[in-house]
Amino acid sequence: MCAAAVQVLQALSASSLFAGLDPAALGRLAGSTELRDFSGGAVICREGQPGTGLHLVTRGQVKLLLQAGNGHEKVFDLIGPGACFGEPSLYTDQPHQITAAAIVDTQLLHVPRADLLSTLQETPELALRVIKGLASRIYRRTHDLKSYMLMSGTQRVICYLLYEVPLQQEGPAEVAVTLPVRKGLIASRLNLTQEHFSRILHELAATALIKVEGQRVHIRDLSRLRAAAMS
Amino acid sequence: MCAAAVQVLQALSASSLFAGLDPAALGRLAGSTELRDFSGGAVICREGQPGTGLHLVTRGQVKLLLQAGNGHEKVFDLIGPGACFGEPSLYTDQPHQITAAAIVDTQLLHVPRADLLSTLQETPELALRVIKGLASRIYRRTHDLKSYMLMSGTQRVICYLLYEVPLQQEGPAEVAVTLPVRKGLIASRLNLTQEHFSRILHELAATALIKVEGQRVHIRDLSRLRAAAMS
DNA sequence: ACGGGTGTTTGATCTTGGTCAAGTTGCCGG
DNA sequence: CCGGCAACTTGACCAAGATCAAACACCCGT
Repeated sequence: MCAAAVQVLQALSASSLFAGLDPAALGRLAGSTELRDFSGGAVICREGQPGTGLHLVTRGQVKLLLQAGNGHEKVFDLIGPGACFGEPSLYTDQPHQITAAAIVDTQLLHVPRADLLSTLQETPELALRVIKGLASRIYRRTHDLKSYMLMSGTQRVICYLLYEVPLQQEGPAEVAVTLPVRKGLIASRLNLTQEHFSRILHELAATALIKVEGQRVHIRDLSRLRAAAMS
Repeated sequence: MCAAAVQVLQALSASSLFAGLDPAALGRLAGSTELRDFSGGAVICREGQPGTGLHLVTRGQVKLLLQAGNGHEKVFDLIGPGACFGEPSLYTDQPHQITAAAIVDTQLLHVPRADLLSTLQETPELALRVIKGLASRIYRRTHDLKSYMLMSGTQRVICYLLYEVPLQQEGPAEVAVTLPVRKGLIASRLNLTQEHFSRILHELAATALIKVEGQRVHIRDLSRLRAAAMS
């Protein structure tokens, strides 16, 4: 229990949501937080269920899925270490809108809803962070909405690649990006079929904007790729 | 000034965000809040600008627009009395992602950012409401994302109509819905062209699910329409 | 090295919804 | 009552992207 408690506290402190928070509040939260492990493919929570708490990814990769009446499903977001998901259902009384599943073996923290909400009321600093976190989430969703509403498939792929580029890179430098998950999932995340995504990648390679080597994508000319996103 | 102050206080108290809040906090907010009037077509705020404060619609209709590089633009949301917009830019340091414009003559309240943020820190109750409000916003955006990612145009139109139906209605009753704005705007909101929207409406009328009379849409059979959304 | 499963690519074809252009309708001001 | 303009409808055509099917590549365990 001691080792686990230390691990939980460390993991919480490492997250942007809880880092540097009042130690007393953090300790209280850590007391009820538990580490959970999921093997690749395991479902973490399902659309329609009530939200039991905050999920924070510490290791692995999680996909959030939207499901249609007919078996179709789409990857709605991909979540890596440091990010959390499933909050909206904590703060409203509505059930989860999404299904979450581990893509690879994944470890996450589960902060129970009741403890989080009570800490929230006693810790204005935490409330502000939650607000900020939710606002950034809306930014992200709005950006996705924008790309589906008025960008072409090619533009979405370019934006995705540019987003994955380490930020500091500037100018016409040659950069390499490693796709975090298999291509089919990224395609779905971009609201494309795997086939179409593949074709777009090749079309970009044909104009010498990128070079694809398995999971690695080499960007030949960053500024020219940025320009291509505007077409 | 006195009449205006009373009006502001009343309007704030009528909104779900501020209703029933600690009178002292409410009074302080009301002191810096101002009423703003826009005539139809006027731009309220523009993409890329920093957020100056919270906008709460008290009268009229507002459209939120997303704009692409090439002049194209889409209606991202339609806002009526009682709802607010532009919060995300208040709680992060990022500029507005959207452009807001009045559709008809519109009145709104503007709560300056600094006052809102300071009141937020002193009033946990308000912080909780803001969190809840942002979480519902994410629900709404996620729903939109879902409809663009895995529903057909026809399904989106049906969902929209069902959403506009007064909630209490059940069973195979015949209901009438009045479209809040002109059809072109609704089409854009549903990520359809005006032409396609028109065709879908006629196709639904052809199967006797609805009847269209200008701005009024009569739903012939609610449960059958619900079933059609699943197709 | 071999076999099999998963992931990716390629090609042919089809569907949805967009575009362009030409009517209609309907409303409002004179 | 009559323009005139804006919203809406209708039709013919087009294009982006989906679907289906088949090959191909790459691991990984034996």
